[in-house]
Amino acid sequence: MAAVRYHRETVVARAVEVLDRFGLADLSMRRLGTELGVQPSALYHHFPSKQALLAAVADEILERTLLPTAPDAPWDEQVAGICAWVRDATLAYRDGAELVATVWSFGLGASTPYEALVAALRRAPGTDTGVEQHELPEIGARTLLHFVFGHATDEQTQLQAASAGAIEDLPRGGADFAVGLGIILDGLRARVRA
Amino acid sequence: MAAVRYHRETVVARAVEVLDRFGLADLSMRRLGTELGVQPSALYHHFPSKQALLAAVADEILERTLLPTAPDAPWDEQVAGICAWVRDATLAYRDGAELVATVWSFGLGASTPYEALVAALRRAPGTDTGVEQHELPEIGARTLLHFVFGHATDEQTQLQAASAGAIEDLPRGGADFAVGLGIILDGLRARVRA
DNA sequence: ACCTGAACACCGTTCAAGT
DNA sequence: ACCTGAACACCGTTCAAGT
Repeated sequence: MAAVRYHRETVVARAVEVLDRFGLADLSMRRLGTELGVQPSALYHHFPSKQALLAAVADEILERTLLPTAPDAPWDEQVAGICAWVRDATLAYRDGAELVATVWSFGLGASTPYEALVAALRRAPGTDTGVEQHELPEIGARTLLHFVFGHATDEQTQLQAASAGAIEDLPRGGADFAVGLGIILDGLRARVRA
Repeated sequence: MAAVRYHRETVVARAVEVLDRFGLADLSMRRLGTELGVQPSALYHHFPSKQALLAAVADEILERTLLPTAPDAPWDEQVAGICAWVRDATLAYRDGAELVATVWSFGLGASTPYEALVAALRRAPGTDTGVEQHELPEIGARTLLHFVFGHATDEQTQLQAASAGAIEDLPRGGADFAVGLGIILDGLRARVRA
């Protein structure tokens, strides 16, 4: 057989395609190998494990949607902007939210959202002084990400159930998202004021 | 071979044992069958699918920890109590948080936490009147559950990494949990007052 | 550097047949 | 009602060997 040679970037791009067309459950090493016309074992030349491959796919998905920077905006607007970016980026690909959340939870890659949120929250008044508030940026960032990933995953699940014809009413996810995010932002503002 | 006969309850109880001792990844139909001295196909007499089995296990885990009832307490204390209950119940078994969160996300079983939170939030002033606040109990309940499940899953992951010797410092999860929950509760109180 | 081929140790699920 | 036995169509990963 003619040996087809790829490099890492090409494999990741193809994995994103497989994910978007067939979903996370079908993104297996064997399936991706078949899609590339290559033995599954060949993928282990590019990635040490499936987890590492998934981490690269998650990072690629996040990089493909630009994080709008607003360096002079108030901290809470920055936080809202980052959360909207994470939502948009993960909703742009099938099972994107679940994938990025999973990768973040096992601690490889997908750390840009967390770091961006911590940086924005550090700009809130009072978070650098005082003992009680000392870890507020980190705890706040995790609380926000749990919400964003959870909400986006739910939304994507419902969207797919709807497109499979199982459910009639389509989710109006944007409004829900704004309300939930607003609740957490109100709580953060109250903590910062204190 | 002598045919060993079980009924549903026994199978679920054994599944909880396997989960707690070997983790969610090792809770397979084949493994559970072996543990019961039975062919994997025998389990399909009791459950239509693995998802259904997992749903039963999730419900069992929630039932084994009692939800403390406080009918006369203020709504926000009730909410905090329910969240603490979900955290305690899911942390009591290995990978409990991830399992219950997963079952909840695919819409079978594990709905008691959601319903209890919605009921408590409906008791907050102003949530039954007005158009804007109309869905606040539902959105609030989902926001809280995304946080509780996300936080508990993280905590359980870190606990296992620590016990596997990978990480030195142990998480002081309780304090983090209280802060994150406090942020969301502050936000909910602010929305209710408005 | 990149890939093959074969193997190892697994999965969930179905279904005819047994008691 | 509960279970066996066999099969189907899959998994992730390793490793010697090829070019």
